[in-house]
Amino acid sequence: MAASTLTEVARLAGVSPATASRVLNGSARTPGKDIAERVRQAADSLGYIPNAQAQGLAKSSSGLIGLIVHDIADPYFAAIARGVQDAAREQRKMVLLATTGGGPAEEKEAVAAFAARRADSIVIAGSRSCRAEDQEGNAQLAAELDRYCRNGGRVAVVGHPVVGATALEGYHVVEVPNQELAGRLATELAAGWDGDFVIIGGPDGLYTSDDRVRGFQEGLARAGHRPAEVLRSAFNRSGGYEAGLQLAARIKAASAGNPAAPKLCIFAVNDVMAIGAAAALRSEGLRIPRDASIAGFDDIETLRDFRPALSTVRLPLEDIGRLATRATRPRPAGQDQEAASDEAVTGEVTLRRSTEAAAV
Amino acid sequence: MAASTLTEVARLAGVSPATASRVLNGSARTPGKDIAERVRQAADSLGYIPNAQAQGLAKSSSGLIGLIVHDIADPYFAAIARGVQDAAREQRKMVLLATTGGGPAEEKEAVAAFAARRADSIVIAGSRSCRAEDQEGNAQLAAELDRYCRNGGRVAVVGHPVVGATALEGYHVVEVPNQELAGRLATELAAGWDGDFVIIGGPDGLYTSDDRVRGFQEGLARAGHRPAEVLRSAFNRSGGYEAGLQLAARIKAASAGNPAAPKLCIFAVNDVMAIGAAAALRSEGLRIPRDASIAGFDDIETLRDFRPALSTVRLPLEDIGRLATRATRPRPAGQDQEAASDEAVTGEVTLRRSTEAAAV
DNA sequence: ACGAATCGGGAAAGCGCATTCCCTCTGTTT
DNA sequence: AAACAGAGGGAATGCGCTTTCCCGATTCGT
Repeated sequence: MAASTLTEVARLAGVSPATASRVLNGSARTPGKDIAERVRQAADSLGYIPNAQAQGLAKSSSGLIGLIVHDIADPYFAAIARGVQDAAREQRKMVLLATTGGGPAEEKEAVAAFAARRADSIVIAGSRSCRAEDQEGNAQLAAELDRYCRNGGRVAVVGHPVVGATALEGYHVVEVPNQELAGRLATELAAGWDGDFVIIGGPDGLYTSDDRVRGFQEGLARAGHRPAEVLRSAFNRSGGYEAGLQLAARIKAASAGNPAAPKLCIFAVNDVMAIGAAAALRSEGLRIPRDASIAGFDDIETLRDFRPALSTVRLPLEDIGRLATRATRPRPAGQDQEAASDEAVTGEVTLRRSTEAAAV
Repeated sequence: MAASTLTEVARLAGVSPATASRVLNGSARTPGKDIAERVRQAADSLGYIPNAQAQGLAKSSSGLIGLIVHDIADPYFAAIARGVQDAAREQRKMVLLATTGGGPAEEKEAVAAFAARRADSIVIAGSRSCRAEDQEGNAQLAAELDRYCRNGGRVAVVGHPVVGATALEGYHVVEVPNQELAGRLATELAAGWDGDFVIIGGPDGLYTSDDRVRGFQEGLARAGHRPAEVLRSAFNRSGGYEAGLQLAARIKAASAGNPAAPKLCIFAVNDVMAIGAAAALRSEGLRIPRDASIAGFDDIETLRDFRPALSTVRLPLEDIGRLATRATRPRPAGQDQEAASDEAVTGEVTLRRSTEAAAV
């Protein structure tokens, strides 16, 4: 990658590199009209493009925002990514993408890579875990983030704080009220439901999943309902599918013994899992909501045309990405550090046909 | 973003920066064991992270791959992005993301930004257009790409070449056989179908859409079928929805006049549009495939659980992203330039329930 | 055993740009 | 009219790293 340099432009325009630099990037000092014009023309005719690496080196700031997701093809992350991208454009920055598959070790790698590139800020969208096997990885990730922040980097994490990260200057968390919303969902569902609830959760220790499970149970309790059984599975479509197969067998067994057996209401901790579970039930000849109700979480856009329409909790994913990105932007001096960073994320319980009790 | 520098590491280890550089990055010259160890320890204790910007400046190569998409939240692009990301990891590079909304002007901006960052290569996933209004933008984009390539950059574009781009060193196109596959789809659909076909296409001038429309018509012709009417609409879900509303009205009118009117088979040029159209039909009380057949294109993963299962053409999107990214990798010397770059992309017609003629 | 080839290390010159400092030239003040 | 600010331009330095180039110390060949 060679290209024409500022020096060449300056030479062509017959001025010093310093002057050329001043006219081509809004410096505090503004050269004279005629000279500016000459430089601009020279730059144009040479097709000059400033070398951002060199600029970054000189100014020690890269104009880069690092985004860490599990999997960019997952619509949940894709939606957040869109928000991040959008906010990045506002800040006239570019986004560097890292997909990690979910392990804290890879996330640590990604943070290090971003730090190496001197990214101005980092947004971590992947959900945190506190499984024993991730403990060491989490510690390393926390250490890496610590270092990054100490060096002036800013980071925002979506959902839960990174385990073990000490509250640092420049470390923000965009809280997502998973627990509360799951509780509300449970309450609303329990209102018109007598049968049992079953929760299809992600692996134990995944905060996002655990919060939603806990919240849902609390909601049930508030509604005077007995707690739901919890099935653990992978946090993706096939996890939902497998759990769905189990439940299908159970449902069929129950209705075989007693045709009037009370229906089951399934809560999958995210939409993608819910869809997987629904597919499993269907493949076993069961119908929703006739034979079982099902609800998800996230309200993934691509899934809204799914039938029966999925009851879920709408999360403003794009906004979440935007918020996280904005939180990393250095506050205008007078502003309180905390003030703007806590624009709360709110969700909305959205009941649709997949849990219509009327179909009982 | 300050951090410890190579010089500091060198000083701590009591060696010259040159030596430190040599041990910390695999150089051709390998310093002695003991010294290497000392340097490594020093680096470790200082938490040294090399400054990629400076490295890039010195080596004039950034380890960056630029990816241009219309919208990262669109599952089509998200799938390609996953492939790109994957291939980038293979090459130990990071991906810079730019979303443009589809206009060539913004794409040009993105290319310039990537060039400024000295990205080693650029993958353009957005589909090309030859609408009159885009003409100037296309020319500018082509010029920008030209310049980028002349400066040693490598670019791969998915689908169609950029209009007006002269075949340059380092310019690759990953051909997607849209036309042929659409033709095959048409042929297979026409085999069991007597009624009319209608195509829901994207805006006129969008190559991806036009190719699929043209191919489909050719396929119909080959099957001895009369050509399909073409409805133009936006290249997204709501475009499909709107066209779907029109068609719903038409279908209802036809069956009102003649209850035994032959069914319509709708081909939407991509899955997302097809889903939109299906939603529109459903909202008008029509059922698929009872009242109309519908087929899409792409076989978006997230949409596979949609019911009725959508007939479509499976495209290996992730592979396409991977292929495009690999195509930009400089060939090992002995290799023919063309040899590997033409690993053909193939798709597969996938008939599912949404076009089941048996339901007639 | 002596010059030649090599090995391991350091000094220094950039890579392309921003920026500080200095200088000259103008326009202004008393 | 002398002194002085200030504007506009250039020389030079440094950002952090890679990479020649150079040099003393080994090892090798015959």
